[in-house]
Amino acid sequence: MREETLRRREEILKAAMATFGSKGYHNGPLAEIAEQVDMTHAGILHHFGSKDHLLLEVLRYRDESDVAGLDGQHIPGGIDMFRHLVRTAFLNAQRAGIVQTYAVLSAESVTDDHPARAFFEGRYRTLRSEAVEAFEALCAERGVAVPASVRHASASILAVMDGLQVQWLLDPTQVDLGEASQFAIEAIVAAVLDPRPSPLGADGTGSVEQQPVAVDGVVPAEAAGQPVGA
Amino acid sequence: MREETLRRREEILKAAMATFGSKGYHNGPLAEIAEQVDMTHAGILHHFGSKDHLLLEVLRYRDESDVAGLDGQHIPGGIDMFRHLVRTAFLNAQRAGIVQTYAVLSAESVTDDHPARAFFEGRYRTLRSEAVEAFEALCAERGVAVPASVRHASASILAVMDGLQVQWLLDPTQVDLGEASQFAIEAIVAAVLDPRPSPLGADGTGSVEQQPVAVDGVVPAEAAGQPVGA
DNA sequence: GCCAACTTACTGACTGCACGGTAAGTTCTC
DNA sequence: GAGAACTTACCGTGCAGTCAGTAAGTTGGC
Repeated sequence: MREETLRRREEILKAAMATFGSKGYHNGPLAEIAEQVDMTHAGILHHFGSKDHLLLEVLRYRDESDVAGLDGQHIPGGIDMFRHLVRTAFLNAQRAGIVQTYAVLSAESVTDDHPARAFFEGRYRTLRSEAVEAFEALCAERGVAVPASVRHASASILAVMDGLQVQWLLDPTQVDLGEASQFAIEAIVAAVLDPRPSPLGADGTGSVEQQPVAVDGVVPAEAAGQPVGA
Repeated sequence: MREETLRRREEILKAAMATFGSKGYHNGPLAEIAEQVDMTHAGILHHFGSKDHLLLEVLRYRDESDVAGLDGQHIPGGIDMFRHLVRTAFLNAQRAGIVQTYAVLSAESVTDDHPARAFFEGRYRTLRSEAVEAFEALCAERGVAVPASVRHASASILAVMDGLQVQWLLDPTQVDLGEASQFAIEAIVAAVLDPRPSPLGADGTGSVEQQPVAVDGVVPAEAAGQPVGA
């Protein structure tokens, strides 16, 4: 019955994804996961030992099936990586469940002692460095020097994809996940390959601006707030 | 004692921000908030009625103090809005607590029946339309037609700020919140004001590409996974 | 200026429930 | 018959919300 067991665990992992996605990890009870696979919550603990461990297996499972989905076993490099990301964004627009799971868990993971924290830390680190490599390959191919901006660009591309997902999940009628992701990724890639002067003028830090608009005028440190976009 | 009461409630709101930020809403107990202001959790319920209500007051409070921090009472328009956003990003790099509160709560809010869902939905809607207006003003000023991309660009700018915050919270040594935000915002604004051909070639949707790299080859619908960046 | 009537700001004790984990027993499979 | 795959029953805890009581104001009448 080993084959059957594996299948059963996979069912549990999928059910867990659904529950963690719709309720978050801390607020997603084992009993709800169990119910989906016609089991008691004790049955799930029999398979996975603890809820924390189940979460980690869920994340590992996702990564595994992602890799299995790739022709080879790795994300394409160079310009194809960015094409791949755009394609993924369009694909994600039809998989709200999975997108929500990742969006919820990745943000939840920044809280104190979250069991998935190390996972997401590592995940972003890996993805960023893969993006950096893709940029480097791309620059080499075009015979241009690798600009310092590639690190910012790499983080930004992942960031914009994640951020758009949150807005899209909140209100799919107002955000086109695929198109917006494509636009932003193209804008960022273009800015790396062929930099132009800043459209904002100066350096934008405001350190020498004469008329600070907000924030700078706020005195009580903690009362400042984050005016926008945070 | 009315004055004193107001002060007390403000203390509670700040304590709640700290707790919700470090533990999330569902996982952040009233007792911990109460402790910070030397009170029992029942005392907090006396002031705010319920935990849900406290959360909404926290969010309202933040927005209020943000507006109070602005010289006038509104976010600047036109190009100044984008300068303002960049400045905010640099400022946020020194306010991890507040950043975390918003990052955690905004993502948590996409879960089922979350009490802050309507708040964030409205918040993003407002911010996006302010960004759209800023772009329109900017285009008018420069005498160029308003491109269709402004909606995508507006969502993307907010998205990249939020997404970078998550990565930065997970590992501040690897991401420079201010610089990366500035780079991405400039790239996106530039792409709106002065569009260039896509560096990715074609339309990027992959619909006509002959060699799909990943995803497309995955058969079991739910097993597909989100290859990257989700 | 004082006292009674009332309100506000709590505390402490309790209720009830949700939930993760454990232990012991049962059934099914190899 | 051994072990895997469970179930049932139970424990302990964490936590939001209720409620009665108390102490410190606040207000109004005289």
